Amino acid sequence: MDPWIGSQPSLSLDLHVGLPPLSRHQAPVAMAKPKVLVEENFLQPLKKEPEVAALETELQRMGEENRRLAEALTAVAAKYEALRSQYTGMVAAGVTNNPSSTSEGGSVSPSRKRKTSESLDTAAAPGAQAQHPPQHGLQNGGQQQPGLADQMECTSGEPCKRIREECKPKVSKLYVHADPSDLSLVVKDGYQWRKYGQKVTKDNPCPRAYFRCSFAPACPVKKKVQRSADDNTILVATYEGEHNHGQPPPAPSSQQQPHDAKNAAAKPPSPPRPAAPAAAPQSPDHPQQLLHHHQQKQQPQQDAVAASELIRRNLAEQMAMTLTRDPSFKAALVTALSGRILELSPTKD
DNA sequence: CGTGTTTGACCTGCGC
DNA sequence: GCGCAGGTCAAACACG
Ligand SMILES: [Zn+2]
Repeated sequence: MDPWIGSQPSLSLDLHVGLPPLSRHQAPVAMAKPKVLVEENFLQPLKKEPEVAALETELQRMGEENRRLAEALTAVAAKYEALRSQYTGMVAAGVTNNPSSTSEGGSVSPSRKRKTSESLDTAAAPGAQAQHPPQHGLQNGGQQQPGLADQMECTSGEPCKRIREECKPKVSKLYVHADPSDLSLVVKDGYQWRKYGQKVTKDNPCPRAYFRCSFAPACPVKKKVQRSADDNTILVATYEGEHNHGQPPPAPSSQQQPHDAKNAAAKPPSPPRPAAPAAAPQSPDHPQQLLHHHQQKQQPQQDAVAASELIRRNLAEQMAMTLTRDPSFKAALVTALSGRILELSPTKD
């Protein structure tokens, strides 16, 4: 997971400084050049004059300095890694502590629907915290800085009533080709979804269906499905959040939705509500309609890759900054550079 | 009887 | 403050 942690920083260092490396990858390359150069100088000039000796000493010193820096950097990297894993662990622990996220917790007031204050309290606090951390830990790592920061602030002191925006970790869109004849708004993606609402939006005559992942009780993932206003044959599924469980039924046969038969059978023949699309007459185990797959955030894998790249950059920058600030590093750098310059510039006979 | 869908009401954010 | 629009809830209903 964090192999890059060691290589990345050194990489940027190499690029900018031409310093000796600590990482196993770049090390050979970066080190090889200067070293070869130096050694040539040593081997070829047969006469070891005092100047040469001085240079040699200097070089040795530089080497040591470099080594020291390398060790320091390694230490920093290790530290970072430790902290990171620590953070991940904490996050995970927090999740497991209140697995009963969502608004199910507590007394369901018999009085009609939600009472703002109550549901707000119960739902906002545990729900919000339980949702995101896991994702950051597992895939994100730190992609969503703002969310992370806000969370920290919230947990530390702020009431943090509504972290709406921050609460939307991942939003991805899925375009599914569907026959316009079937009015279903069901997108087969391997998960179990429970419909909890439907709404007619303004800019689209077709209603929008709201689904919630029902595979895992605490899964925060929601999905909106709406037929494209432009192309009736296209369903636009918008996913929010990430599943806190694996892909449920990889089983090719009788995929999921044990109750699916009812939908498929009941709707098409004589729908009581011609205007209301509702459930899916689609074949349950044949997502053959899945055609396009545009996503803003992409699938977990690509997502993770993108995230890790981002992290790499950040880390590299941090490392570089840290080193840049270090006076001893600067001194070493100057020494190294001047040494190189001296080495190269002298008129070779 | 348990589970999932339907659907009107309610909540909330946003623009005016 | 008001109205609108999107999002959510939960009672009622349907189905196996
Ligand atoms: Zn899920």
